Amino acid sequence: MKNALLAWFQANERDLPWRKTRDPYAILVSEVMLQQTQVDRVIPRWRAWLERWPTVEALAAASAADVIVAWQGLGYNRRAINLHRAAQHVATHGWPDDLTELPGVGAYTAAAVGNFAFGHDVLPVDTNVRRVQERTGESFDGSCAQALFDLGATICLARVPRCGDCPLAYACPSRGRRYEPLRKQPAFEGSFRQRRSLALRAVAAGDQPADGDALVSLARDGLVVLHDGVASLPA
DNA sequence: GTCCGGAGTA
DNA sequence: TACTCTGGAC
Repeated sequence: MKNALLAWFQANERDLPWRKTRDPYAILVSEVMLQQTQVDRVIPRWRAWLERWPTVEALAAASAADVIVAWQGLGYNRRAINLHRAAQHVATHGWPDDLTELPGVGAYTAAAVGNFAFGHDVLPVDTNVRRVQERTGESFDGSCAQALFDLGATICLARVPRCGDCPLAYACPSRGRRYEPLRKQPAFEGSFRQRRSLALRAVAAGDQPADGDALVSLARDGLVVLHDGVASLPA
């Protein structure tokens, strides 16, 4: 199966700019951005981010406020803070052997940076890779990572896989199956998440939001600081 | 297990 | 309008 996968990948690889670098910082930024957002939206944001902060030292020297503002619209604002803190850790101590020591870096992201930047033969298992492995019953090694990403993103889709176009269908026991959605999420409209988002945007714009609960929650995550009830972005 | 954003899509 | 989509922290 591995050979069929890699042959397909050679002919169908997506053109993603972070695949052209081995800089662990640039790759980490791409992985953190991609943890929540579609590839097409991330590409311009990733380019702009690296233009503004080309190195891990540059990001470490930025203010948290600038990082939060630059992250606007990418979602999950805690990740921006974690990325900033991770950069400060690396700028001070260098890259740790165990990348999960960095805030916001778990098993998946550590494996991705370890493989793509440091050349370790580890397979970063994200939801796409897990799905392909479960459906095919095959265990792939680290050299298949990018191929599995692309297969999972374009062919082996979560609910209605395109088995007719799949290079692994000939040997796949799940060929032709369809699946129920795995998670359900409450509506964003009217949610506390939305209130947090609105409050943070207001603070970033220099306003004082009236939503105290949202501000307290943001302060717990280090996204705002409260002094005598006055909210501002962290320095 | 729950929480976390918000744009794209049907 | 309602629903889809992530990995990590807790």
